[in-house]
Amino acid sequence: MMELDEIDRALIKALSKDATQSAGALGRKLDLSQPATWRRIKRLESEGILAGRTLDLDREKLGFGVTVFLGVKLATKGRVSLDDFERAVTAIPEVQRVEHVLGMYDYRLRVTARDIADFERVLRRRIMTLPGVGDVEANVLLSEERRPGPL
Amino acid sequence: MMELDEIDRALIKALSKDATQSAGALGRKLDLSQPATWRRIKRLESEGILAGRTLDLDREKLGFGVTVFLGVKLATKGRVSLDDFERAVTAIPEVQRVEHVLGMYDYRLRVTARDIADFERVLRRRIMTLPGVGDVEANVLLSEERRPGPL
DNA sequence: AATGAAATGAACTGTCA
DNA sequence: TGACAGTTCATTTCATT
Repeated sequence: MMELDEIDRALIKALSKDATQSAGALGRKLDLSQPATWRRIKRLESEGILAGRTLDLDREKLGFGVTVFLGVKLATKGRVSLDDFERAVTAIPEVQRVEHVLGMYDYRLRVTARDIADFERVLRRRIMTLPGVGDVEANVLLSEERRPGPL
Repeated sequence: MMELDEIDRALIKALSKDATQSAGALGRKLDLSQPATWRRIKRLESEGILAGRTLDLDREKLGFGVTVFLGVKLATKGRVSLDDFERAVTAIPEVQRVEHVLGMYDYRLRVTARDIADFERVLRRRIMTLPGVGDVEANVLLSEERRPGPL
């Protein structure tokens, strides 16, 4: 029901490089007709393997030049505490990503701000006032690279 | 030269929710003709604000159910050490993201593996043998949520 | 300078064999 | 799966504001 053949894998690999390619262009690379390629894409989407396409924004050009990763330790960790924290943190617009993790921290947040002064405002007024927050650790992003990942 | 008006912002916001929408569909939401919408998208792309579209893969359905974040401290931090480390780490297929950061760690890596046993193999054979690696700290991903971010 | 209308070509999407 | 056909979309041209 969810077995992938060689062609599916090549399709995903090609789409990972450029998600805007048409079914026809992909088909030419894979020696497949356009409808056949299109049907494979639709099948992978309906199976949930292809979960969609995300817009890549250059946040620096939009005036958000500072990205900071925050490791957050909660002071209290009951179920209610986790729910409360998650509900409050997802309401902060500057929080781009909320990762619930196991290890030295309970949550890892990706926060974007216009500059360091703006980040300090977010940290003091928004993050440190979240319910149940204990220790917070920060890492400022210098540069990042995305890789296609295994397959 | 790179000023955005209300319509541009609404366009980016709408595309952030679903990056697969056509220019016609977007135009109907924004009360704009299809060519006008299309031209705005192209302009935002040529200015680099819209940097592309990334495929969202359900890695769990692809058999990669384990995601771990690694904080890496380098033992030596000269320019050559950073270059060597980055070159070696980007060659590991299981490494999905390499973030160069300032703070408690020098690098943060997002690593994906089939299971915990597979992750241990990657950690021992690939990560711990990277040039210049000092301390390594791990956080296992339980769940994550992406947010559109400010604008 | 940016828009909308119209026109063209390419891509998508369903049907049939 | 491929071939076909109808529909929608992307892209250019042009006249208008």
